[in-house]
Amino acid sequence: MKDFIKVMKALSEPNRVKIVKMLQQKLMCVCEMQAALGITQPSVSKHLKILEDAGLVDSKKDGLWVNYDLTNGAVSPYAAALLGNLRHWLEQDREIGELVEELPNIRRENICKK
Amino acid sequence: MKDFIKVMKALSEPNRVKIVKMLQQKLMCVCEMQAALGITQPSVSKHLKILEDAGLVDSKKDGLWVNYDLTNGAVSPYAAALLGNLRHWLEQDREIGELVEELPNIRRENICKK
DNA sequence: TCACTATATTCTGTTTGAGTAATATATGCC
DNA sequence: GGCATATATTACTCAAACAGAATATAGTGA
Repeated sequence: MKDFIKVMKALSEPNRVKIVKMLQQKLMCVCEMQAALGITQPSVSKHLKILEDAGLVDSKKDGLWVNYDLTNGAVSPYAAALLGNLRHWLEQDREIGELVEELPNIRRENICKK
Repeated sequence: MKDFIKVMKALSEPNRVKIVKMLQQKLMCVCEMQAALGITQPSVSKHLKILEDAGLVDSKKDGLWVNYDLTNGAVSPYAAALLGNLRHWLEQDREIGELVEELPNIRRENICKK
């Protein structure tokens, strides 16, 4: 029950859902997400922690960066199922559409390391 | 997006998940759920409203009683999918198991109309 | 119509959650 | 080592969510 609730709660927040939808397109670091979502860096980090804790997202350090990706769902069957559904869900959503369209223009080289 | 969030939020609360799992067993009125969950009647009513608003639950008046049931999922594809998953999810959950076991003993004739 | 009962709604206090700013941690480079 | 940068954590504020008590509504039966 607790694990189930964790996954549901994690996906009950628009910015977190957007993160999942973005990660379907490509690996991303925190600052890229921050730029895409237009919220502060600590806020992104907290959302990512919640998603990671629910078994929806994985992180791997790459030097100074931390790359986030969707999990394969091995940890939580609930996460696995929802990630599967979210592959096609919200594809028609206007807000998500605009976000994904902008993704190719958001590259860490242009954002960080100023 | 909004509809999706509504379904996720609705299923992010343990008592509401329990309501769904109970309704998989049988139609129930508010006072039966109140007895099963051990919370106040207004609380049950509010949870039911949230579930109904998300397209997870239907209600039909029967005189003084209001019978609640799971929807067929026609309203929301998200609700439909989650209700489908919840048919088998949490079947092994201890808390849910105990709740469901007690269901046959909870009949409105024994609870209401004192 | 009047009492009675099941459910819904309102009100209030408390908790949880999201946001930002400030600070801490960790990695890479000189 | 010392500095710069990407990310994490903490502290705090504000809004949303949940619980229960009290009240309102609607249906039933005398």
